Formats: sequence, structure tokens, C-alpha cells
Amino acid sequence: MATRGRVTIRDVAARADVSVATVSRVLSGRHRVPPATRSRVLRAARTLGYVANVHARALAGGGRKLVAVVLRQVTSPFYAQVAEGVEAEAAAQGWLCLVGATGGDPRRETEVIQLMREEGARVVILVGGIVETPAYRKRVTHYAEVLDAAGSRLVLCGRPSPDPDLPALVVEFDNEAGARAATTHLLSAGHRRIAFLGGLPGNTAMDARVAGYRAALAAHGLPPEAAHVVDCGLGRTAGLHATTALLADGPRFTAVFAGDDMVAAGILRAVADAGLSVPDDLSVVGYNDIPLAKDFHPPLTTVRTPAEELGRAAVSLALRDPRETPGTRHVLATHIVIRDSVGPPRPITCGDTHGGHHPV
Amino acid sequence: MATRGRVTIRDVAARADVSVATVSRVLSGRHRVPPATRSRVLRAARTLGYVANVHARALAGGGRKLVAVVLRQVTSPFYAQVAEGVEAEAAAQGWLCLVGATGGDPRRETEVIQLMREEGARVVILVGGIVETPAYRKRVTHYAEVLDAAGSRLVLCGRPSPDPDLPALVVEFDNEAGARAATTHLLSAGHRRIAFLGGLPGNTAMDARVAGYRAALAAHGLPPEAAHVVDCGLGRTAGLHATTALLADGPRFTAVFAGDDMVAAGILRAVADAGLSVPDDLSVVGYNDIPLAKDFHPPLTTVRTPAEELGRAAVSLALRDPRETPGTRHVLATHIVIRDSVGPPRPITCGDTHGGHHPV
DNA sequence: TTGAAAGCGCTAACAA
DNA sequence: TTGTTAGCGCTTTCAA
Repeated sequence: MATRGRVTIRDVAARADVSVATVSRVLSGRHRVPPATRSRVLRAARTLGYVANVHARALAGGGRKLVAVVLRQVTSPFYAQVAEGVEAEAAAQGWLCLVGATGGDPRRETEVIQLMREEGARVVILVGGIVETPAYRKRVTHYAEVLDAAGSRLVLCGRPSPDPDLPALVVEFDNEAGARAATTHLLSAGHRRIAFLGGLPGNTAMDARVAGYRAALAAHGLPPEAAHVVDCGLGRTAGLHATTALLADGPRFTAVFAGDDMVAAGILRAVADAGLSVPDDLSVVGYNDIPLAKDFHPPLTTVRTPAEELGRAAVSLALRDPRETPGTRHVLATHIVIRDSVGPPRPITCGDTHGGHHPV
Repeated sequence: MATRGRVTIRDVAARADVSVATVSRVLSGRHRVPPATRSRVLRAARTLGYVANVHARALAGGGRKLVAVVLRQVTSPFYAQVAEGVEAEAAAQGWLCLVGATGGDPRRETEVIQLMREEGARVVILVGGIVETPAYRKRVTHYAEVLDAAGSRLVLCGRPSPDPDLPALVVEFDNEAGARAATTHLLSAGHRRIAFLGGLPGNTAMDARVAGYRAALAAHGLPPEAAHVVDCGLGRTAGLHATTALLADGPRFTAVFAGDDMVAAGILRAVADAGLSVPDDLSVVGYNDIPLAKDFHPPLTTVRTPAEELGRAAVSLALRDPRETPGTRHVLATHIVIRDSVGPPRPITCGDTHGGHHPV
């Protein structure tokens, strides 16, 4: 080990008494080199503890196989699963995966994408629903254009493309159908007074779920006023507070459809804190089926959105020949997972005229 | 945008009608450049959508600010939090963070570390307890040496250093103290027949917890036989199966100390499936205080190990002057979070001679 | 089969 | 203040 610091290909070449070109050829494995030379080089590399410098390699070889995922936060179970799917599929195809978190801040998002471009990512995957503002459209249009100009691909996961002609792939779940199924499940159990908790007006994913919820209600012959959407946003705390407020309002609903499982976690907590029971006093349906949903109390009936598959699909689609899939939109199916948080609505306790009051 | 493909510094220089050196100077921000020239360069860069090539930059400038975290899996809440802490602290100091998952496979670990070396990581953080075999000691010694030779630093989080003189930093929780506190909490509540579920013999973290458990028992004047350690390993499923087996054995324990919160999740499920109740029939204590622990049923009493802080500490320690902290070991404190999964032991139902049989 | 040499895009002397 | 130029470590023609 000549100097402290990095061992270079030149050190290996000197040690094996060959040229750097030969070392490179042996190491790349893409050339036929006589076994004797080959093993001499390999031995030299090993004894010196040589590792190739990716930067030099990328610079000389024209980039590297790198896919980048950009998401809100890695500690959210759903996003973590998407990231795992991306990583798995990328690894399977011999690509490296870089993940960046934005915390939901558009400025940070732009920075992270800038970073990914600097790193030479050939695929950039943006994950998660957003509020589709003009600023968003402009931002994404810009990403798509610069990425495309550099020969990279942009994949939008669970968020819309501002323009179908933009060089971007869209992969998403059918949120509306999922919400419709969940609501229908509640309706089939006999519920008619169902609230939706976790609306986030403008957020494309949540809006689609709300639309599905309304559609199911309508399909069941209920008037539009039957829908009650609480725009409390996402997260456990939001669900907790919104439910507490709802309960304080008196018994109005027999079931609640949560915008996602974390909201559902908050709902369950609030119901328990109020001394009530799920599903006896209130039925609850979640969304996403995070790993711990089956450990909620009671185990949560929810809509399964195969997050890992979303990640895998994003990568495999992006890695196909661009000419096969120009600006295409891919929709992944979801299905409802029935566990124990839904029961029949509580029997009518006080006779009133329009269907009875039930707890909540 | 001259050609399709990457815009280089030369394109920007041509467009702004200056030399590449000037562009580099403007972009680095470390040199005084007249405002006029400066803005001309900036404008050119912007209109061309220029992003610097990290590879070229790293190659010419001698590396980059990169810290790498290597962990078992990112979907585990605990690891995810550690990763988030690392990312946050790295970002705060202007460093980039690369995370790699090994799935617990030593071969994969070696590969990932090789990759991080190739990427030029100047700090490599290995997270998570392991079984300290001779192979492990050899592997880590090797990592420490090659990393040190390249001027990088190795940080071991929650795992021991094979040799205090090795150029490696160790940051960990005081697992033994945490387990002692948890066990003492159970003892104070009146429990005497406490099982430990989730042992993983040889795993340094779990062994320390078991040691703390035994120590607390002994400090309370209980004989060594009072300890009952089930080496079922970690994970929800392990906890579920082990508990089911334990329950089938008949009532022998009044409390269970889970190796971590996911094991506790399994335990709670098994208890519920058996038609029993926590804490009425069995008290349960977890370890780690993952975000959803408060949503378990009942909310889980557990030992809080500030995972994010572990990550932050690893980075900030590693980024200090190496001469200040040579081969040092840092221990982070933990504390118990009391929620609702611990109650008094169930009153004796069948009079027997040695303290009574209780459910489980 | 092997080696010499020309870059890849950038930074940092060194000159002007 | 600005430009010229020599590398950084590697891959890849092109020659031998």
C-alpha cells in the first residue's frame, strides 16, 4: 500500500507488472485475458485491498446504473415499503438505488432532485400524492424536461402528470376503486351514516378516495348530503383529534372511513379513550394495510395497496425501452382486507323518524 | 442545449463567454467574482439546465461529503428511525447520506460496505446488534482497517468492537440498564414470575437485555431459576408463536418482557387470540418504543431507545476530529415509558405452595 | 494478448 | 479578475 489514502489501478498494475489497461480489462470481466495474467492481477488487487473509484469509473464509462426514489419520509411505513420495492427491483436488475426524503417540502424536493441529477440518476421516481397546484405542475414539468434532456426518465408514483405529453411515466393505485370498495363494504354491513376522516383538499390521492366514497354512497341510493368528509389531513394525531371532536358532537355516525391507516390508528385511540368500542359502537375502515394494521385493536379492516409492488413496477417500467412506454399511465389494483373493525351498525336505541341515532 | 445528453461546464462557459475556470469559481462560491460576470454565468447555467457532475467533481476535488449507514432493513421502524437520524444530522452538516440494507446477511453486508467504499463514503455506520462470532470479529476488523487506510471512519452502532484499539467508534444504548429498569418495573408491580421472550443467543444487544433482566431478578432476591428466557428470536411472528406455546403450557407466568416491540406485538396478538387480556391476565413490557407502540392494545409499556438520536450521535461523533475520539465507546441512556400493558399480577386463583399459579 | 494514450467533466494551481 | 492547463482514476480505442 504505497501511500496512505486510496489504492489506485496504477498501484495494482505495478504490483502485477502489467499495464493499467490490463487491470481494467481483468476487473471488468468483459474481455478475454489469459488465466495466468488474470490471476496475477486479481491477487495484486486483493492484497492491496483495491476498490475501484466509482467516480472515475462513471466519468470514463459514461454514467452508472442508478435509480433514485424521492419521497416524503422514510419512517412512514407505506413509503418505506415503496422504497423497499424500488430497491429490490433495482438490485435485481443490477442497478443501484438512492433514496431521498423531502419532508413534503417542495423546495427540498427540488434540491433533492437536483442532487439526484448530479449523482447521475438515470431514473428518478417521485412518490406520493400531492396537492396539484399550478406551482406543482410547473415544477414537475421542469423536472420532466431537464431529466429527459439528460436522457433520464421520470416516474410519478401516485401523483398525476401535469400533461399527458410530458416525458414521464405515471404509476398509481386506483384510489377511487379502493375507496369505493371500502365504502361498499361498510354499506353492505348495514351502515348508512358513514364519515370520511382524513380529507386533504387538493391532494390527488385523497380526493380520489373521497370521490370513491361519494360514488359508493350514491350507488347505494343515498343522497349527496349523506357524505360527511372531515378534512383533517393525514397522520395519527389528525385522526385522533378529529374523532374526539366528532364524538363530542354526539352520536351521528355508525362508521368511519379513514383516509389511511395512521389516521385509523388515531381514530381507534380516540374511540378507546372515549370508553367506546370498535366495532360495537363504531365501525372503522383504513387504507393502505400497513404491516402493523393487523395488530391494531381490533385488527383493522383496510384497503391493501401493495406498496412494494408499486416500487417494483415503477422501476421495471422505467427500465424498459422508453419507446415502448411513452408517457403511459399504469394503474395498480387494490383490494380490501377484512379483519375485525367492521360490524353491523349498533341497533337503534332511541326511536326517531329518520333511521335512528347511533353512537358517534 | 447543444447536444442531447449532459450539459457540461464547457457549455456554460461558452454561453457566458468566459472560461471554465470562471464558471467553476462562480459555482463553487468560494471565490470573489465580479457581480456582472457572476450573474452572466449563473444565467447561462440556469437557462441550460446545468448540473455539475458529481463524479467529475469528486474526482478532481478529492472525494465528497458522504456518510453511509448500513442496516438490516429499512422497513423496520427502529432502523428507519436510526436512518432518519443519520440523514438529518448529515444533512445539517452538509453531508450526503447513503443507506444500504443487508437483510442480516454477512455476505451482503460485505458487498454493501464494498459499495460504500467505492462510492467514497468517508463515514460508514454499521447499525444493529449481531452475534459476535470469530467470523464477525474478523470481518469488522477488516472493515475497520481498510476504511481507516482510506482515511474513512467506521462507526459501530449497537454492536461491539472486536478490539478496543481498532480504529472504530462505538455508539450504543445501555441495553442492560434498560432491561433492568423494565424488569424492575414489573417486579415493583408485584410480579415474580416473569418470562423473557425474544432471546437470540450470542446477539450482543439481546444478551445484554437478558443480562439486565437476570440482574434485576437477582437484585430482588429471586433465585437464578426464576429467570425464564425463551430464545425465540425477534419479530412479530416469533413473539406470536412463542407466546402461543407458552400459553398452551398452562399458567406459569404473570408477566412477559419482550425482546423488542415487534415481539411484543406478537405477544399481544397471541394473548388476545387466546381470549385473555393484557394486563389483567398477563402484563407485557416491550423494548424500543416504536412509534406505533402507543397504538397497541393496550398501549405498550416499553423502554424508549431514542433511535434517531443514536443516528445523530453516530454522525456527529464521526465528523469530529478523529484525534479527539480515538476508538471511543459512547453509551446512550434509555428510559422506560409507562403505558397500560402492566398491571398487578392476577390474584391467586388456586392455592398452591410456592406463590400461586397464575394464567400463562 | 498487451500497452500507450486520449479523454470523461471538473477543480485548483499557476500565469497573465 | 480571468484564462490556461495539469491532473483526479478509470475505460476504451488504436497500435503493436
